[in-house]
Amino acid sequence: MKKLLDLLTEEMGKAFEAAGYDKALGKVGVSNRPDLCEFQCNGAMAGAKQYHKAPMMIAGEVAEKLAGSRAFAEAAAVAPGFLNLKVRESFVKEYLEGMRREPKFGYESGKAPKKIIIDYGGANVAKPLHVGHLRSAVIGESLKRINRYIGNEVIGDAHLGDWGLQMGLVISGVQERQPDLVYFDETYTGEYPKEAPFTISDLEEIYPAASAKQKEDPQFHAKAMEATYKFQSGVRGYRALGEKIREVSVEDLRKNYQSLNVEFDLWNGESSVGDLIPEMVDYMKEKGYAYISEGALVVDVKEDTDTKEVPPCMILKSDGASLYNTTDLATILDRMRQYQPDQIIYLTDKRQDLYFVQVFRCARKTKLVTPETELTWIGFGTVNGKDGKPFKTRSGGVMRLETLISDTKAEMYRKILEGREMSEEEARKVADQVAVAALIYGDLSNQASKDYIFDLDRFTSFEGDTGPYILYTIVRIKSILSKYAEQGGAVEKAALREPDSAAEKALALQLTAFQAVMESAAEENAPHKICAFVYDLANSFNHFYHEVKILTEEDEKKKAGFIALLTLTKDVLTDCIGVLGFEAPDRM
RNA sequence: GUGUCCGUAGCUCAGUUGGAUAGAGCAACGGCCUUCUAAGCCGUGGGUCGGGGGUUCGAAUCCCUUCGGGCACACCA
Repeated sequence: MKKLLDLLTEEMGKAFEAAGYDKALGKVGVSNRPDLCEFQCNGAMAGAKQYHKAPMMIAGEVAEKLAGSRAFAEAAAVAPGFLNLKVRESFVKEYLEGMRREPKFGYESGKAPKKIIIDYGGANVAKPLHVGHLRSAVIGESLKRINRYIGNEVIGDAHLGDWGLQMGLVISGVQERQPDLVYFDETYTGEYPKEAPFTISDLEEIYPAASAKQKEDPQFHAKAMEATYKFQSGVRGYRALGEKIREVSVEDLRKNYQSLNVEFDLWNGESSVGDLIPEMVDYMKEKGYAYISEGALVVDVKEDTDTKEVPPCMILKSDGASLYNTTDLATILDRMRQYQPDQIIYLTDKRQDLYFVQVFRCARKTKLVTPETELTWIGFGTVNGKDGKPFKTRSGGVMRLETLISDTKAEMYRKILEGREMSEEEARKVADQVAVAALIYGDLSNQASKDYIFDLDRFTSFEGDTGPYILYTIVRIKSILSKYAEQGGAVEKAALREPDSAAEKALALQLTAFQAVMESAAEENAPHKICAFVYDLANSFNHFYHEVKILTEEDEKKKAGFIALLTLTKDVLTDCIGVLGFEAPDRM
């Protein structure tokens, strides 16, 4: 189904043509003066120069041609040359009927489906998730869902940090506590035990302790470096222990991500491509891409058009060890071999800008990807506290994601018990659901690339542009629909009608923007556009709700028309919050 | 220093890729519940779009310049 704006633009283009002008001038947009009109076209002003004619004249001539149009009820030429437009109610009704009939409300991409890998975890093994991980998880999950919604094939990869020094640190930490473990006996050739010799809470103690110790104790640091090296180079016991660290961590991470409705298809990590590194390095050397500079193996990635110095991309450190770049490049190689994606999207902190320029250039130069493969990096801003500085706990430590989530749930639970009659059990369940919506919406309603201020009170508020407000609106609609059904009405059979009040038409017109919003959100990787749309739609509905009494309407046909409009509104809202990554309860 | 992103109401943020009188929310103030969830709705006040210059019919948006801030700049990730 075509977008409403495209249909209107077509119609307008014909009018321009009929009046003797270029039809490309007939671009119709949503009005920025809703007090004057619903849509507008500024083509007459753009065409004034081309035709050496006053814009008002052109606009006037075009407006005449629109008399009796199927789409436009009104087309007024207004100084200095605007065309102010109103659409016919019948046209709106017809369009909404199409939306109701078609899957995905008639969304059409018009493009061949792509295969996309989204790399959006970035969690480190043996380290708890912190606030920073909220953004990549939530934005990445939404981009995954948006792309799936519009018909792309998407693979989400957690891409764990499980290859670097932290592995050596944890292994050494474990060895200090339990030196006699079979993993450290390098003469051992048998099977390793199934059970991990530690729990997640052990790991959460071991890592910070080891990390602190290496800073003070050079001997321990050396030991950790050696353990890292042994692990990376494939010493059996170290690898097996590394695998246990990974297993225990993944189980815990999965639980945490799940509480935010985030699900990965792949739990690969840096270590997944560890064995690919030697092959890739040899290839880069053989082909002459990589050379030794200051002891390290690097690939030049400078380009003539650079406005600044772009340092070479480092493949191996001067001690021969691999680093972040190495595993990322090997991961690209691995992904191309296994999945042949059309696009790989990375979500990281925006500080990694330059780094990804280097890696992408290196991947292209060394032909790890085909020239057509899109490599997209999305850098997101920091989560700050009310003071504008990176969000910390009260004592100044790193805020754990788990804490953040449970605090939000607790706050929501308190508010629900305060405002509603509800059993404790139901309140708990609803609170969890609303809290997650509050967090996700609070994050996604900001542009991804900007920093934002985390304000628990604001996010969990039921007023204003918040997740809870959106859910409340959906719950309201659900409640009316179920009452209608209780009264014997057939929600499914209700037929749409031509809107006959301002509030009803405004709601209907708001709904017609769905396709365009979904498309631009997908093209620009911008979930915040969906948030803005959902908020506008919720506002339009709430306004309508107060203007029009729905269930007490005596004209059954009219009532059914309201019900049909409400159903469509609810369905569109539900799909929208679905791609944002949360759901609405039935009651709250 | 070089590069890069940002600067919009007291606060938090939008601004449809150059359009009309720059919009929301919060906070403040004032109204609206015997009827569908008032966790809602309606209204009032609040702005040199950091400053200056330019491009043109028209600029928060594009260009130059300046001030202020964040961030990055090869052996961390």
